[in-house]
Amino acid sequence: MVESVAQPRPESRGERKERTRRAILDAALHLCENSSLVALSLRQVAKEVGIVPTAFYRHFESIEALGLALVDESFVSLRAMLRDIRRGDPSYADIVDRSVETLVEHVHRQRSHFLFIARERAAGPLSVREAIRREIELCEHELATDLARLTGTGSWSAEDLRVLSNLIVTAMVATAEQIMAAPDRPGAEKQIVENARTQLRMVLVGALNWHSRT
Amino acid sequence: MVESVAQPRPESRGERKERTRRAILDAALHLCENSSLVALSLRQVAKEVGIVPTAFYRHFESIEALGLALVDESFVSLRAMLRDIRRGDPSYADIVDRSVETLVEHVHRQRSHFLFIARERAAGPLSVREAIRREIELCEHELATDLARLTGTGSWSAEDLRVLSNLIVTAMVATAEQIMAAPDRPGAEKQIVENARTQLRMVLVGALNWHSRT
DNA sequence: TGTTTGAGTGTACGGATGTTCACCGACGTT
DNA sequence: AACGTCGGTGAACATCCGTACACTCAAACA
Repeated sequence: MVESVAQPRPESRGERKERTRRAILDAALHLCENSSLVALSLRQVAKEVGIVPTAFYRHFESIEALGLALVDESFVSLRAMLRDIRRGDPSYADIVDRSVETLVEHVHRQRSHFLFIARERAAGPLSVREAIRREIELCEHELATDLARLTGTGSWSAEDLRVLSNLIVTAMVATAEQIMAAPDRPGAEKQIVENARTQLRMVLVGALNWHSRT
Repeated sequence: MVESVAQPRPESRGERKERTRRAILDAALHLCENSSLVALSLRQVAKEVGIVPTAFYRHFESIEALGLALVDESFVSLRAMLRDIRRGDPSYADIVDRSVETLVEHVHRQRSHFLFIARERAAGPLSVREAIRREIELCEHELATDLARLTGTGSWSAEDLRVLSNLIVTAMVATAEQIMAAPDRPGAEKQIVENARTQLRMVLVGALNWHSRT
């Protein structure tokens, strides 16, 4: 009967290491929520994880390197969101509603990641800020490509598409920030979401009546 | 002949205190530029100013209180900018160009203040973040009032005016952030400014073709 | 005139921080 | 069975941190 109990299969060396690494990432994400990477100490992270401070170096050479790893990880979440938004018929008129809805859902599901990006984008170490900016620019570029497909090869210059993408991404980032900062009062978020929809529609109305200067 | 030399009029007690206070604010602003309030120590500030750490308490009860003072001060700069933008005939067609131009000028002239707001807006202590958000909302409200005057009592609901203001302010904040993060390569800023103009025009085209749902 | 006030000083403390070093001991390999 | 690898340990360090306390001494005031 003894062998019928759940056998926790002894972890391999690599598995153990990966588990600790994850714990460090999670701890950092959690400890950052009310401050910033630049105010996060190696010892706090170690204590939260339950390891001795020096063990931290077995996984990252500095807090800044940890930050870069968190950027990579966070943008995996963000790209998953973009894939979700892109999925489905992109030419439908309810594209605005669906996009905003998807944004809200992902912000809630990956709150820590979005919080991290929103904070460190402005306040992180230089290398982290640069990494985030680069990733966001990538998102804008992808959005521009999508928009090009949507509008066909109409009266839009590539340049204007990029500018429009930048505007939309900026507005969506701001919406995400508002949602995360919103008090728990249920009405507040409803309002933010409704505003985001209206803004996207306004921008779309502008886009439809826009003519790029040739 | 002695009395002909510049007589530095012995500072009064209050003047001396104010001078030290200013020095503290400036030092904090300067030390924050590459990190954040939450990573700023009382001792760093004191050392930079040239006073002993405990003397700090004669002026502020904590770094957080210092931060709130900096928010007030920074928004004096920002409101000065808004006044500049509003000045002059508001109905002219070059309102976009003039607004962006004024923004750029003020961002350069009060770089530290704008940097401070952009950073602490996302990463500062809770009370600082709240103070900044409140001030920005005030700006949005003022803009909405201006827009109402511009459009007359046309097809715009008060609600939509607020949403439009929010979008415009968000885009301008993002532009300010881009300018401050821009490399010194001269072309980069030109590009950002041009993009900002285009975005404002796009939004305006959207606004002109917008009809609020009654 | 003498007295009070208050910005700035100097010392001292308990605790947190990053980093070093030598060490352990279980896993994986030979 | 013997050995090397490597994630984690524990003590030690120099330095920074916020804050308490007793102090000076010139301006402000009576």
